[in-house]
Amino acid sequence: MTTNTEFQNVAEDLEWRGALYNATPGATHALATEKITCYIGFDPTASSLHIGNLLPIMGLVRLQQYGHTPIALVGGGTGMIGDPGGRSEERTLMAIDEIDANVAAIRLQLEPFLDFEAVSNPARMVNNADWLRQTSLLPFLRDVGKHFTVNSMMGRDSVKDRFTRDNGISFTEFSYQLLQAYDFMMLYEKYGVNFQAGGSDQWGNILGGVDLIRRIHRADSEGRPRAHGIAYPLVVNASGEKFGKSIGGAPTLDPKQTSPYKLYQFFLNVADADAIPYVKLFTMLNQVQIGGLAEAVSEEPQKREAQRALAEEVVRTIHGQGGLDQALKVTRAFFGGDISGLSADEMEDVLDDSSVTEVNRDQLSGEGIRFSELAVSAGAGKSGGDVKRTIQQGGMYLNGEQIEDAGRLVGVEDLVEGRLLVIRRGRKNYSLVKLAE
RNA sequence: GCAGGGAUUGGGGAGUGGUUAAACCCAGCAGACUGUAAAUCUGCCGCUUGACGGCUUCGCAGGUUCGAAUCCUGCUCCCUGCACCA
Repeated sequence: MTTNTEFQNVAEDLEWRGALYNATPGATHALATEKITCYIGFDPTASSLHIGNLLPIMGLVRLQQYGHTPIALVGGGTGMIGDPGGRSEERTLMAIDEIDANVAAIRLQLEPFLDFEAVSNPARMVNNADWLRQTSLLPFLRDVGKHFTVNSMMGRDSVKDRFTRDNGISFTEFSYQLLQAYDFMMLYEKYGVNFQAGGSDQWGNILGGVDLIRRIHRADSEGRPRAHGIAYPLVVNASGEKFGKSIGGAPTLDPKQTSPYKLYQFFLNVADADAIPYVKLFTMLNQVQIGGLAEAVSEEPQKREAQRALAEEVVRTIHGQGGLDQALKVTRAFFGGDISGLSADEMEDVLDDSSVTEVNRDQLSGEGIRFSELAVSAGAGKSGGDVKRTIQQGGMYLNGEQIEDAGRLVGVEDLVEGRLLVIRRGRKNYSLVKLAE
């Protein structure tokens, strides 16, 4: 991690990186002149964070880097309701067990980013289930609900288009904005949290909290607001698509779901036009280093130095040096054209669970199994026909060798080190078949 | 509740009795070209077959017909008016 000494304060830094989309009046001044405590919420809607969460996470990291105190809030309480933002349909409620499991998984993923031992500004992790699950309805309506008009709540972009839809929006989801505002106030009261950050889609919710704190706690003695909010931009690529869009959903931070290798590849394949903006947003590299990369991109784009730096930094941050080494090793093997450089163990380690399947020994013994059948069960194709077509087009490989006949029989003698089969579809899609023990 | 409109292959959207596994666009997949890029080009894109072909599809269930995504009946869901309720 590079120490950044180029900026006077985090606001300037964020601004330079294009990471500041919106801020309440006085927010940047406060960031520059005070030590603040800022929180960001993470929804436990899935068992892993994904790269769409990277920008908010890096936001906390940068705040801490400049001496502010970061708080990561996991939404064990709000997750029981669900944020209606950006959805066209009512959510299905999640089981509490599932929410709690997700909360636990997400906490673990957040930990490596933040310093919980810092002397003056240690990070902290909180779960809004701690207060929301024991909040009583009547006091909540009297104390919190009274400060919101339905009129303004209905004006929120996050719910507006739901009014015109048939399925409408339930009262439950509609109340979400109150809960998030209440969270901010609770954090303000319990931990002195006076900042909330979030994606631009959270801006309305952030302002809701700022307003609630102002209504209940008034301005400070000098007439300045007690609470502020800042928003990060929605990250889109040069083609205007939302960042992270890829087949099978956004890459996750969980190595079981998205191997370090896949994550590395995702960032390595970023378009030239996106590389520098992403480096600014997602890495701790400083102005000078990024300037150098920008130059490299314009002069020798084919070297993809910026993409390389981006992929390396991100993978190292998320999966550590070990994860990065592994990703690099596999990348060299797979794209160096020779997978024989990898041991069976390494191949197994490197691919995420979704691309590993098992076969029984008796399926391979005797005549063996038809390649097309094997490929389908390994997830390398949708159907036998799909596999055959791909073979006709020259896009299927077994252990690095191009397959020409869908009916080619695969037997025990094809196993690498007696226990693995490597199927490749196209240039970069690998599936692994293990022999079940 | 009444009247009108609609439900087609991942999405959009043609198709109103046979030549339709179903135009076209997008997405997706493979190949060529490249920088593991973009753009472009080629092929594919229901299941199956080496191929001819076979099979299953057009909200659901029946029916008419030699033959239906296309016609009829019932059902389900959605949209739009009106009414009812306020």
